[in-house]
Amino acid sequence: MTRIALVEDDLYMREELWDILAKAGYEPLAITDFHDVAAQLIDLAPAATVLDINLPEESGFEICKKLKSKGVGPILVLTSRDALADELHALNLGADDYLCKPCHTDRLLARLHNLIQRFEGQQNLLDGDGFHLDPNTFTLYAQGHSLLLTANEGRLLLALMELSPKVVPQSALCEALWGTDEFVDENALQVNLTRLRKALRELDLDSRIETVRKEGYRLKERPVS
Amino acid sequence: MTRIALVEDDLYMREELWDILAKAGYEPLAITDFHDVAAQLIDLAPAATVLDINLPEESGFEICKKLKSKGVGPILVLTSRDALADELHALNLGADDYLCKPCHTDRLLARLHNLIQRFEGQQNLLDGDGFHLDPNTFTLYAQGHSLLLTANEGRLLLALMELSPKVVPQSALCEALWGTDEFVDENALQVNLTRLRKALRELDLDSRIETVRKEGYRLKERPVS
DNA sequence: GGTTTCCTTGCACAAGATGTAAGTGGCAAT
DNA sequence: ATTGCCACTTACATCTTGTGCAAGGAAACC
Repeated sequence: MTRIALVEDDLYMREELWDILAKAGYEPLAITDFHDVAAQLIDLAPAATVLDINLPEESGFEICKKLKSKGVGPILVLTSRDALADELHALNLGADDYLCKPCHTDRLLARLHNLIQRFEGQQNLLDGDGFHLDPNTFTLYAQGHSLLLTANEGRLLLALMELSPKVVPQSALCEALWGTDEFVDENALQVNLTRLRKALRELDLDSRIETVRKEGYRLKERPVS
Repeated sequence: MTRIALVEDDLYMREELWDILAKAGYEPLAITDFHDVAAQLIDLAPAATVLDINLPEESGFEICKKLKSKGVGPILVLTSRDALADELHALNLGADDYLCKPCHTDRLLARLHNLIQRFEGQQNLLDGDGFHLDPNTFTLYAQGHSLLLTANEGRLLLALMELSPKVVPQSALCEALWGTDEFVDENALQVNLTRLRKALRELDLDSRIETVRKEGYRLKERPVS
């Protein structure tokens, strides 16, 4: 059965949504603890998530952004405010669709169904803000092209993406490559970084990796261009 | 420059949209001949299509459906009627998003941008009825998993997909593998087929390849389950 | 059962990925 | 400017993986 995660703090609204989804043949999974929602959703791995913006602990925007870099399924953002600004903000953060509540049941279901359909086949791609990476095969997608990374290149990029846009220390990268930060060969890491950069250059993405002297490397956010 | 196709018969509206897109840095491509719009769009291969529903020759719904079976990029449906029925209909036909005009410029642009973003990672995936194949890197997606095929495995599967569900003769497969059907080594082909089947088995897809004795091989359609 | 056609397995060779080592370039503090 | 440190690049040896070949086994058709 297709599982849909429900992130909504208002009890009444949540139960109504739950009913709607259940009647439509889905398996609704309601979040009730609004601490670290992102981690819970990653665990649940739902086919789609219905996400409210007004939440007690953390803004839905924050959650949305976190999820998108973790490769958790499509997100439908729900809000009571009919504000264009909210909609734009949500879409910019990678939300896949946006609806204002109260909304028509059929519309919600149609949008959800559509989202899930579209997401099949792209299921495990991580969003890297301007490119996508399959964390399993290390296939890289950008600008309509695709390209295979080697295992080392992929592991490096993955480690950078996980903390992006923060600086990732060499030790963490070594761990990503060889599973340990002991006996690290500084040079071997640099060689692998050079190779990753060369690969990224083919898709004009190499400028996204920045060296922070004495500290590590970081994957910058996409320039606003 | 990112090209956006524009399918809108009202001259005034069309020019306004054209301006909006151009100012936003896109390259708008306006359709002016509403005969066989689908074929024109396939030729243009835009990054996205803005499609009006009310068209002189053919309903936008029809066009939408045609396009979706050809794998042409994301479609944003535009209509002047604020009818829920239209929206549901469009989404069911595979439209990727829906807006009512007149709509706010920023909203249109945000939705478009979002669509294109999302489609980037999925752009060159071929639909194999139950799985997806990246014809460039030979990454195979099915059931939420992904898997790398080797060059030979990929070329074979691609050749099978192109003619599916018809039988593909050995000579055609040899050509796909080695660029010529002369000097074919029957056995080498069989070895490669064995290897492809073994790879497909990991995703429960191996039963889709059928041997047709004395004729060739064929990729069957997905069983109705 | 015999024959044909297709499938599988092991092996050798070639191509690609990875670590090592040596040499180059650039930044910063004095 | 000079010096020293840190980061980058390149070439090469080693190892892993993909590929074709050959031989033997299994299945279909008569």
